[in-house]
Formats: sequence, C-alpha cells, structure tokens
Amino acid sequence: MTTPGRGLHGHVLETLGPAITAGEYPPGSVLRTDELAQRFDVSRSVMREAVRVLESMHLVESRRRVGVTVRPRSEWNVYDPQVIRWRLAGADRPQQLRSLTVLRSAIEPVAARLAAKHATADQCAELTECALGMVAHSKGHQLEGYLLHDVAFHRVILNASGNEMFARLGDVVAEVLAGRTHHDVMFEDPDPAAVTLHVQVAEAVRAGDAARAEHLTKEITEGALQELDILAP
Amino acid sequence: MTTPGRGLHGHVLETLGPAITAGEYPPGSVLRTDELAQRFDVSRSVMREAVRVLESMHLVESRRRVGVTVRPRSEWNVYDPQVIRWRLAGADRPQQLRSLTVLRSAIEPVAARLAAKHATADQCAELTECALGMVAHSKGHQLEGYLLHDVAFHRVILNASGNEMFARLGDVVAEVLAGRTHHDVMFEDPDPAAVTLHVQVAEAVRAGDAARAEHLTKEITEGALQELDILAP
DNA sequence: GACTCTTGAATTTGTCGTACTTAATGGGTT
DNA sequence: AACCCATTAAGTACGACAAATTCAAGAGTC
Repeated sequence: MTTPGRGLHGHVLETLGPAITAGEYPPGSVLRTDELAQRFDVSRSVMREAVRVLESMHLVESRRRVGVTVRPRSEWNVYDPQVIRWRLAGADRPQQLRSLTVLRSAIEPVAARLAAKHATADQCAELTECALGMVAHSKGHQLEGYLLHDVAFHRVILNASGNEMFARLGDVVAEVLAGRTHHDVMFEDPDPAAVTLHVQVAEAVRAGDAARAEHLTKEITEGALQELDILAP
Repeated sequence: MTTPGRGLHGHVLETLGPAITAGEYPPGSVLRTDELAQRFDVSRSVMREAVRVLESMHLVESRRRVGVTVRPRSEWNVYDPQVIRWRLAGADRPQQLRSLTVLRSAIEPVAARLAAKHATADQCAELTECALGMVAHSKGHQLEGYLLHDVAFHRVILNASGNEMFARLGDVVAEVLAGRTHHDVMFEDPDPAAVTLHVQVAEAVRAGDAARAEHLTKEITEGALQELDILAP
C-alpha cells in the first residue's frame, strides 16, 4: 500500500513529508535547502526536487533570500493521497480519520444514488458478490477477509457513480476502513446490521432504486460516524 | 486567482500541465526530459523539477531507460487545485464543471448541517452579511457584485463546518460559481428563488437548525445541477 | 534626537552546464 | 530458450554564476 519512495528524492520526501505534516516544523518555520541537503546527505539538486514536490502540495513555500517556509495547515492540499497517507501515519491520525469519515458520510450516499442510475450489469454483479463475501466473512473473526470485501464494495459504488471525483476517493475510503479494522474500533465481528445494509444497498442498486440506495448508504456512513462518536448528521 | 507560474519551472508547468490534462499527450505517450528541456529552452535541472511536480500530481510517471510516460486520467490527482484549474481552462471544461457541481451537491448540504452546529457568532454575522449582499446585487445586472457575495457565502459555510476537507473546497466552489457567471448560463439576473434560499440558509445556521440548513442548501445545489441538465439526486 | 529614505552588502534560492552512475530494455550470441 | 552485453534515458553530484530580497548602516531632514 505504501509507496516505497523511489530514488533518493523519494526517500527524502518520505522523511520530510511526515515530519512537516506531523507539525514537527510549525507553520512559519524556515528551512534552508543546503542545510537539508547536508542533513539528508544528498545533493542540492535532489533536495530541490523534493522541495518542489512539497511546494506543489502547498506544504511549504520557497522564497529567495528567505528559505523554505512551512505553510499553515489550512493551506495544505489535504486531498493529496500522499499527504493523507503521511497524516494518517502521524500524530493527528484520529483527527484525520474523523475528517475523512465525515467526508465519506457526505460523498457515499450521493455516489450510491448515482450508482443506482449508472451501474452496469457487471458492476451490479460485482457489488452483490462483494456483499455476499462480507456475509461469508462476518462471523468467526475473519476480519481481514471481511475488510477486503468491504473495501471492494465501496470502491465499486464510487466507480459506478460515474463521477471521477467520487471514484478517486476509493483509496481514501479504503484507508479509513483499513484504519478502523486494524487500529481502532473493531475487535470482534462486524455489526450484523451493517452487513445487512450492504446487501440491501447492492439490491437497491441492482433494482435501480436511487432513493433507497442513497438512504441505506446514509445509514451505513452514519454508523461509521457513531463509531467515532461524531454527532450523526 | 491564477498562479502566475513563478520562475522558469513554473512557466514550464503552466504550459505542460494544461497540455497533458487537455489530452494533447494521450495516456501512454512518452516524453523525454532532454527533448522537453530543449523545446522549452530551459536547463535539464529546471525540466526535471517540473517533471517531479507533474509526477506528484500523478499526471506522469518517470522511469529509467523509458522516459516520462503520461498516466491514464483515472490516476490523476483530480483534487489538486492546479489540476482543476488546468482542466477548467481546457477542452473538457464542461465535463469538469459537471463533476465539480455534483461534488458540490454532495458536500455543501452536509457542510451546512455542520455549520449550523459549529458556526461562531462572527461567522453567522458574516453569513447574513453575504446573503444581504446577494439580495442587494440581485437586480439590474450586477452580476459581478452578486458573484462576489455568493462565493463568500459558500466559503463561510464550508469554513464554519469545522471540517478541514470541506474548507479546502472553497476554491473549487468559487471556481464553479465564477465559471457559471462568466461563461455559461447566467446572462440575466440570478434566480430570485435562489437568492431567497441563501437568506434562509443564513437564518437557519444562525438559529442552529441543522436539518433545515441542510435541506435548504440541498435545494440550492439541486438548482445548480438542473442548470447543467444533470438529473437531480 | 528621532525619523525616513537611500544605498549597498550579505544571503539564499534560481538557473545552468557537465560529468558520471544506474537501471532497464532490446538485440545478439551461445 | 537462456544468457550476456551494448545502448539509452533517467538519476545523481558538483561547481559556478545570476537574481532577488532582506537587513543594516549611513545620509539627510524635520
């Protein structure tokens, strides 16, 4: 899942990026390219390329005679998958999971509604397959198998919505679901009600019942919100 | 609003980025760094930095002995503000506006709901101020003034939601609203019903009526969808 | 004496060119 | 078919100079 930092420039990013997003360098902090190059034992060229990437993520700003200044969090490109990964690996992982779960609660119901209208026969078949897979792994501590089908299910929904912006959130949803399974809430079998809801969503999409697909998905995401003690919208 | 491409590296990006997102180089196309450097009359270092940025946006992939290959659209970081800007300036502007408007229709109602719960007194005041500004500019072809307050209104909502992911969509919403005013649909005064809805949203948020704020905002975004002939969710 | 404006030096990024290294590809040989 | 090697384009390093902006010192004025 993690990108193994191709090349020296990638290695530098995999160290500097998490450090910055973790708040190790507070907003306004000034870094110097030469010093960083020395610290990481790379050439200035490599460090400059790394800084350029951080700049394109709006994590830092590079100005002459000043150096590389860290920008405030409010300006970061928080939708950049790499930034999301770094933040999920760092100190504000809980905060990040909350933000993303709220995002899910807004996106997925609408995506399900659109999926009910646009899904192909193949996608419908895949959807029911995933739902059945979830049922099959819902008892007896088969969390990994369950997660696999759960992630696949939500990916299909997002893709079937026909909206590219929704489709690109597949990785985010996967990360949130994986995070929940591996670190946080789930120690036992998943909630049977949630499993049922997924099956019903698959049915609704297959039947082309947009309103029902949206409503059921909303119930799923509200469940996710409650798990994190977020007031249900 | 537009970033003026700071430095040579920025200038290269402002040319190459739009070209790639416009599909001028179809997925799988291979570019060579040296050739590009020659074409843009910059050093290889500068071109390499530009390529690194394009790579961080998942627009291209750089591999040894092969070159810089253009990735398929499905892998692009479509939430990157720069990518959004490039695509809005290019050929698939209509498609992009549709995607973003659908995204709005998912996000903004939930954001309004959260804003009703989290908005500070200052934010409530600003919100009513924006709504009143919209009313004041709703007659007599004052489209620019209307747009200004409209954008500000939606920014306040997104910020007041307290969710950083929502807040970062302020620029996107601004771009969509501006696009609608300047290029596409609006030649006359804005729909009076829409103006009224904004005023009512401001009231609902002030009153802390989350459900009402959500519902009213949903009506606003559904109106935006209908303007683009998208089936209302 | 306090203040402002100008000037210039110091500093850090920006750009360039070159040389060398590394890895993947494709073809030729065994 | 398996292996080896030459080719190729990116990856890395280093050194030099250009450009811009900050900061302070100094001149001039009120």
